[in-house]
Amino acid sequence: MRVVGPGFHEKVYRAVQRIPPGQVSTYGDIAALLGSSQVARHVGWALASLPDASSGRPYNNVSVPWHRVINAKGTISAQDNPLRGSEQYKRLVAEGVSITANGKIDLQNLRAKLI
DNA sequence: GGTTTGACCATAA
DNA sequence: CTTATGGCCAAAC
Repeated sequence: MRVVGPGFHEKVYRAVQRIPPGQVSTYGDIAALLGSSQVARHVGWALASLPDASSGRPYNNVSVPWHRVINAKGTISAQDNPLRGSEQYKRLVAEGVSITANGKIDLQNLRAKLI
């Protein structure tokens, strides 16, 4: 059965909304929640196409904590959008997520378990 | 309808 | 370390 399909974005958003404040998750984890770890790309694309990730234009009138989603290495992605990267960094720090000088996040401790 | 655009992960060389 | 590749494309234009 296919995991990706119409409305895939909505599923991604709901999954992301399950991440508790002060914790983070990875694209791969979200993808696994949706059924397959190989749709990590789609997760990234879904978040990339959020109406307005850094301002006040959430999905379906509900804010999506996209900043709690990082890549598998524990670093902030948004390589093509440094502005979003800094925004993500600020938000994570504001939630109490510790980020090393390298810009790395301790996935061992902060990785949310969304099972 | 086709074309473009994307914030990934694991693996291999 | 870098780069290339494959993996379920879906949404927006």
